[in-house]
Amino acid sequence: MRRPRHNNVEEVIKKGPWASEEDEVLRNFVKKNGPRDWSSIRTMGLLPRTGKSCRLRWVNKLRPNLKKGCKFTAEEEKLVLDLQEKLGNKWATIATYLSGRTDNDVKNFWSTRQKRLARILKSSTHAGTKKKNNKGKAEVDDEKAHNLLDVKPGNSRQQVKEELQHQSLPELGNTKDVCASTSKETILDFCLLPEICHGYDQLLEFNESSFMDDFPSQDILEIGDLPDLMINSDDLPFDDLSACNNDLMNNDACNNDLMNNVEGAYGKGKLGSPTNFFDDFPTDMLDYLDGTFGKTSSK
DNA sequence: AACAGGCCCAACCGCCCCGTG
DNA sequence: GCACGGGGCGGTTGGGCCTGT
Repeated sequence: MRRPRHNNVEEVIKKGPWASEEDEVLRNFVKKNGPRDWSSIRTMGLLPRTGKSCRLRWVNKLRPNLKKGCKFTAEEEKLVLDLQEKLGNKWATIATYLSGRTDNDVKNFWSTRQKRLARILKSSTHAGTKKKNNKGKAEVDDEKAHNLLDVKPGNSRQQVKEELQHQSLPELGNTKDVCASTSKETILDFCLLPEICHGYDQLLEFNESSFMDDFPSQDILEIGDLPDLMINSDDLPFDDLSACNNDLMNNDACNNDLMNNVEGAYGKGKLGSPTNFFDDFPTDMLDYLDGTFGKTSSK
């Protein structure tokens, strides 16, 4: 707080929140001198603030044409994600592409998002375990559905497909909402992979507020989403992700559509990367995931 | 109503670069 | 060439607010 001046007279350097009077002084200084020579604000005795502090205040709060108090739009979010991928954490550079946003804004947006992603991934990892340890009535009632779809990795794809084709999906008790939120064709394709079959079996255990329940409509629940999520979920018993992914890659006869969707959504060769899966998620999608997995996490 | 946890954001810190004497 | 100070930038922190339990 205190720092000796050259003439041995101690000068108090103020820190912390800025008062409106200080803002006014800073505005007047910039009006007169331009946004430069920040340290002279202190040496001239105008404000007991460091040049750095003055500059930061001007750049982040007082500069004209700043967007204040409004969240990032979807377009801005996408731009930040794209630019971050290309440029890395060059927040100042990224901010130049967003009018009215500062590097601090971009940085805060990004770090909040990263924290949120980390929390969602952590929650989703433990969601299944917590559910299992906490079986409620609805889950017990869903026993029939479990039996019907108790497809284990050992089952052949054809067996699975035939089994499912003979089932009336709306009969699946509490899971009918889950099934209704996507098409039967999607589920059939989705179940072509034994690993995913097992994943779906586990997915059904989220029968109250499952991942799938909270998707608002089928058009959001693209076929590519589920396999990718399943394959990448630590919650699921996949011993060998690469084998699983190779399996997906090689099953061209059955999975052309699936692959097209997956690659269309996430790019070729991006399977098996949990971060890739979430990288392009807009905030509203994170809200859905957060609302779903977040519910299962302890608070 | 009280509390806990998360979000948002302003501000500081530390490092680096660059200009200047 | 070197030291020093200012400015720029990314990382981090802390506090207020909001929301869910």
